[in-house]
Amino acid sequence: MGQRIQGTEDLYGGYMRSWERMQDIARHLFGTYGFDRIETPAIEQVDTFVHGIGESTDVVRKEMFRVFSGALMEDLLASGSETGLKPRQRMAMRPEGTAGVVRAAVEHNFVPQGAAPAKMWYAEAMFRGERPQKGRLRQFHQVGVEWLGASDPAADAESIIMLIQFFKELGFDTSSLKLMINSMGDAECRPAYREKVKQFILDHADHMCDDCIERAEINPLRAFDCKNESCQAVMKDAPLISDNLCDDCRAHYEQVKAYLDAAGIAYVEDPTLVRGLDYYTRTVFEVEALDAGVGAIGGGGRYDGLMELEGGKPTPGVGFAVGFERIMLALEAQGIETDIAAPCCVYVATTSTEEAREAFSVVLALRGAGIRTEADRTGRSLKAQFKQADKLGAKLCVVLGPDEVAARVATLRDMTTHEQVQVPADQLVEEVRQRLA
RNA sequence: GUGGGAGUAGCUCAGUUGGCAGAGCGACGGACCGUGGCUCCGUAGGUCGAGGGUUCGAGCCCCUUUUCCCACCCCA
Repeated sequence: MGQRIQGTEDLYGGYMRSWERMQDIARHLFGTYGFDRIETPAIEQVDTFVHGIGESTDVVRKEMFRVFSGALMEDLLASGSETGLKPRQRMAMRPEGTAGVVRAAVEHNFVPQGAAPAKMWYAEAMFRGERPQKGRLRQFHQVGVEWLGASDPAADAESIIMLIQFFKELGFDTSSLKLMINSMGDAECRPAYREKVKQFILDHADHMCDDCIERAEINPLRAFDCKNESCQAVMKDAPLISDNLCDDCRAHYEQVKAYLDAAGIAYVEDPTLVRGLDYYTRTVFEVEALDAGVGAIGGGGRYDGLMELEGGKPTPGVGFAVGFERIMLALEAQGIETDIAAPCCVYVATTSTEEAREAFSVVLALRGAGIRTEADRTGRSLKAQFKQADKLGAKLCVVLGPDEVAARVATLRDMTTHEQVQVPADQLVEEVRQRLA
């Protein structure tokens, strides 16, 4: 028997309906904010991710699934090196959504000079080659938005407000969510700050763990996240980005906060909040579900340099992504049902095979009217059919027996009230429609 | 990639020192033969994750492998 790959999942039943529901909420909510859906390929050139996400990030260095055709793989194994490969032959499964959307925006020139911003959302599977864990899969699902061409701090604020509203509509009590924000600076001020932190770590190297000393070279800001107690103690006194922002970044950040205050959005400023992807500039934010134990359930920020990194014209951008599986875990931790039941249906029951043809056309007529209708196709007794109807959550049950067929009526039973009425056959569909409304 | 725990019926799990494969729930059927949920009774359902080894005999011991869970790393 074939086996599922570790860290992947089959989506079906109530869980699948949850994923569809999340997409429905996204489509409706993001739609009111002017976003349209986009779908980009699951595989892209490695360079698309390397340029955008950053060569030094773990996501690119260790977690990308590389893709090769069978023929190419044979060549690779024979030559033992991929140095001769053309860029188009170096492919990877997308580990996140932003790089691909921005690549598409460059390719199709979504934001021509002077044009209105491009606003897109997506709901797709992402792939990362890491060991599965709670709230962490190798193929997982994200809903995200990308807003390209808007530099105004209002865009940052609107994105955050939309994100919080999204969580509300999914069923979260907002008091159980923690929104953290920070500014990471830009090309103007971040390099100098980064250097400062690096120097700080090296100055205190004797009290820092090996990982952090390595981080100093690759991504010093990550040292703020280290769980080692000694490192945390040292990093408490490290220089903060909030004290090192250039004037423009500071002004931008202040305005974002002012907009959030005006909208009544509660947030916590965390000057050590650093996102793991290199493309972020200025505003970054993250949402955590308290007591869920799954880490961040959503996060994002501004990425004003990304379009250029992907080969486009300088174009500001802001966006976020949320993780479907983690959100489900967080909702469950709050006691919210994520196994969504199938919609109520009408069940058509018959007492004997004599009425089968009559019942068959009734079923088709109900479905023709757009009503979810079920009927027994396994030859069960009437009693068993009712049992089945009950289990399916049917609101109504149509009974067709010899009496009904002879009298050209149908018996209609309301499964909740037990009320039972006879309805003329030609009025059945209309009657059912009204009772379901 | 590193470390720990687990995998037995559809689900949750028992299974003694190595000696006939179990329970609860669920499913299905009946009591009520044209009416569901409650109750009672009954029936079916198993490559014991997979492969190999030790043994007269393995769910149990040994090896390999795979998946899941948890932690590290990192992140949604």
